[in-house]
Amino acid sequence: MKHSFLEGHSQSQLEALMHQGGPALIISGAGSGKTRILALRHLMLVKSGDATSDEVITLALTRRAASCMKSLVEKAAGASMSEMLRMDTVQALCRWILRDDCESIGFSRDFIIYDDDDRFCLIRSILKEFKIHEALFRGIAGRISSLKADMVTPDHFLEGGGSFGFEEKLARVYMRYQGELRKNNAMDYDDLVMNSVRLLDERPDVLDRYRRQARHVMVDDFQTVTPAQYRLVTLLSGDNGNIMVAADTNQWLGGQSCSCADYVELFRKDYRAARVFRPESNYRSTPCISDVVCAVMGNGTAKKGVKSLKPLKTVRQAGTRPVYFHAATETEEAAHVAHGIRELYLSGKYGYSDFCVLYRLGMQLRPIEEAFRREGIPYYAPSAFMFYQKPEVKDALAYARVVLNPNDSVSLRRIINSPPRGMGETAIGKTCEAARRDGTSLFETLKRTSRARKSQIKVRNLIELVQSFSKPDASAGDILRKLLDESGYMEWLSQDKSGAVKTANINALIEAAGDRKLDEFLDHVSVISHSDGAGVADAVTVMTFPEAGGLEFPVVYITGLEEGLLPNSHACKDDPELIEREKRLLYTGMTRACDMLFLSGAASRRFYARVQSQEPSRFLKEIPSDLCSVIERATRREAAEPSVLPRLHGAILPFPVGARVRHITWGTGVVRDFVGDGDAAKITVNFSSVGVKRLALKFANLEVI
DNA sequence: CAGTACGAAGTTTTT
DNA sequence: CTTCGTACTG
Repeated sequence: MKHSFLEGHSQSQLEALMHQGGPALIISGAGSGKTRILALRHLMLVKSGDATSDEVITLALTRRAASCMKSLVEKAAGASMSEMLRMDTVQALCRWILRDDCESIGFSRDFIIYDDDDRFCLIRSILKEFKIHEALFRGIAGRISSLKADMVTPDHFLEGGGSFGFEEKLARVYMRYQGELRKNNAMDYDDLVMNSVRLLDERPDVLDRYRRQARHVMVDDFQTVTPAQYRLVTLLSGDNGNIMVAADTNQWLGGQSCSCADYVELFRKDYRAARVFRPESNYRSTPCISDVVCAVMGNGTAKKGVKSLKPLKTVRQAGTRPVYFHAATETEEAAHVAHGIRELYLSGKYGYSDFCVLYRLGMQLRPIEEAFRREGIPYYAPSAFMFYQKPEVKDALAYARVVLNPNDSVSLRRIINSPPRGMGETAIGKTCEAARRDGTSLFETLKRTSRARKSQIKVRNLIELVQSFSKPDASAGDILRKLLDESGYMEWLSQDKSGAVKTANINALIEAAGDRKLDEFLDHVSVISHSDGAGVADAVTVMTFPEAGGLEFPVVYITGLEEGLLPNSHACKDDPELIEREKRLLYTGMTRACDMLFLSGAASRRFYARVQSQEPSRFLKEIPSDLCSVIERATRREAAEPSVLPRLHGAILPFPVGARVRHITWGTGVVRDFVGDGDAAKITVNFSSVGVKRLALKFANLEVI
C-alpha cells in the first residue's frame, strides 16, 4: 500500500516505519526523526486497516511531546485523523484505566489528582504532626516519589529494612501520606502509574481487557521511563509483544527520582527477539552544529555499560559555525543575545518564534528578560511563574474544589484560614486529629464543632456557604464569583499590598471559567495548569534545558556556560554521574538547533547579593578551536548601542509595527520593525510580493493604508 | 491567633 | 536581593 506521507524518507526510516509487529527498538541520537517514525507508523497501522484506531496506543512522557506527535499526524493526514489516534502521556492513559476500574483498589471513580502544591501541603502537615523539621518536606516528597516510581509501597519499605533512624521516620510519613490520600480519595501523579500497575496485577480480567485492546504499544523517549512505567508498558503489551520503543541514550537525563536502572538494556534482555533499528542520519542540524555536539559528547566517560552512540551522518549543507561569546557580565551576555536575535530577525530570514534561548538556573532569566524588553523583543518564558501557580489563583481553585468535593481536606485546609477565620495551624491540627479519630473528613468535623462554639462563627459561615452550592448547576464563573465574594476572600485580597494585581488575576480566572460546568473547568485547569505554551504569538522562547527536550528551533542560544552554572555547582562535587547529567543537559540543548547555534558565558555574574567571578565551563574545553568561533568580549560601541536605540513607543512612530503600508514597486506589506531616528530611521516591511525588506525610511516613500 | 523580627538558604523537571 | 520558616511578642 502506498501512502503519500511516506515519501521522502530514507530506507532505514521506512524499514522501522513498516515494521509489522513484534518487539522493536529504535535507537539513535537527536534529530534522526524517531518521534516521526513512531507517529507515522501509528498512522500507517490504522490507515492500512491492520488495526483499528482503538488498538494502537502511542505514549509520550510529556504532554508537549504527545502533542508534537499529534501535530506530525495532523500534517500528514489531517486534523480529524490526528484526533482519532490514541497518542497520550502515560499518566493520561493511567487516568483512563483507573477511572473505570479504581473501585477494586479502593478508590471511587471521582478521585482527584493532587498536584505538587497539594502534595507538599499534605506532607508538611504530616511532618508538623510528627514533629519532624518541616523544612525537609522537599526531600521527603522526593523520596516518596522515587519509592513510588520503584513500586515500593509503605509496607514494602518497612519490610525492606526502612526501620532505622531517619528511614524509619520516612516510612511512617510515607505510610501516613498514603493513608491520607486514600481517605481523601486522591492520588498523586506517581500513584496514577503505581496504582494502574497494581490494578492490572491484581485483576487479570481487567488486564486481559486492556491487552486485547492495546494490540500495538509504542513509547517515545523510552530512555527516561521509570520502573513503574516500564512495568505498565510491558504489562499492556503482553505476550503478543507488539511493542516498539524509541530511545536516545545520550539524552538520558537521569531520573530525578527513580533508581537509575537502564531500561533500554533491560528492554533488550526482556525482548531478546526485538528488532533494533538504528536510523543513521541527522535531518535536523547542520554539520557545523553536529560537529560541536560530537566534540562535547565525544570525549569523556559515558555512563558505565552504555555505549556512546555513533555520531549520525548529517544530510544538510555545512551551515555556519557556532559562536561562543565570552561576556564580561551577565547583563552584557543578555544584551548580546538580545542584540543578535534582533539583527537576525531584521535580516528577515527568521521570525521571533524561530529563536530559543536556554538557561540553567531561574536566576539567569531576569537579565535576559530585561535585555529583551529593552530591545523590544517579544518573548515567551514558560517557567516564569505561571498563572495557575499564583497563590491567589490556587486559593480560588481550592474554594471551587471544596464546593465540588467537601471531603477534599487539602483544599479545605488551604482556604480555611484565608481570609482569617480564627483557625490557626494548631486549631486545624487538632480538628484534623479529631476527624481522624472519628473516621470522618475534616469538613464533617468542622460542621459539628463550629456549631458548638461561638468563636467559630466564621468557619460555620464558610461551611454553610459551601453547602449552599451543593447542587451546582450555575456556570463555573458565576459560582466562583459568588463564592469568593460571599466568603470575604475578595475583600481580604484587596487589603493585600499587591491586592490590585491579585484581584485582577482572580477576575481573569473567573473569565476563563466562563460558562463551563464547574467540574469540567477544574478538570481543564488540572490539565492546562502546568505550562504549555500553545497559542503564543510570534515570540522568542526562553526556557531551561530540560524543558527544551523534544523541541527544535532554527536558532538556539545557550547561555551561562560557566563552571558552577553549567555544570551546576550542585554537580561540581565531582560526582561523575552528576557531571554526566549536566553534560547531557547541554547535549539536549545544543541538539535542538537546526541552523545556528550560539554559546555564551560571562566572566562575572551576580549571585543574589554578591558578584562572583566565573570560570568558563569545562565543556567548552572539549570543543576544538576550529569548530567554533570565539568572541572574547563586546566592544564598548556594541555594549552602548542598545541605549542609542529609540524605543518603540507606537504612538510616536509614523509607521507603527503591524501597520499596513504601500510601496511604489513592491505593493502592500506589513511593518515588521522600526529602528533609528530622523534620517537614520530604518524600517523593516514584509511585502506580500517580495517578502521581508529593510529600507531607509528617508527613501522608502511609503504610505500608510 | 496574628503580627513582627530575625536568620537561613537559594539547581533543573515531568505528570 | 529575595523568600520562607521559626520564634517570639501582643
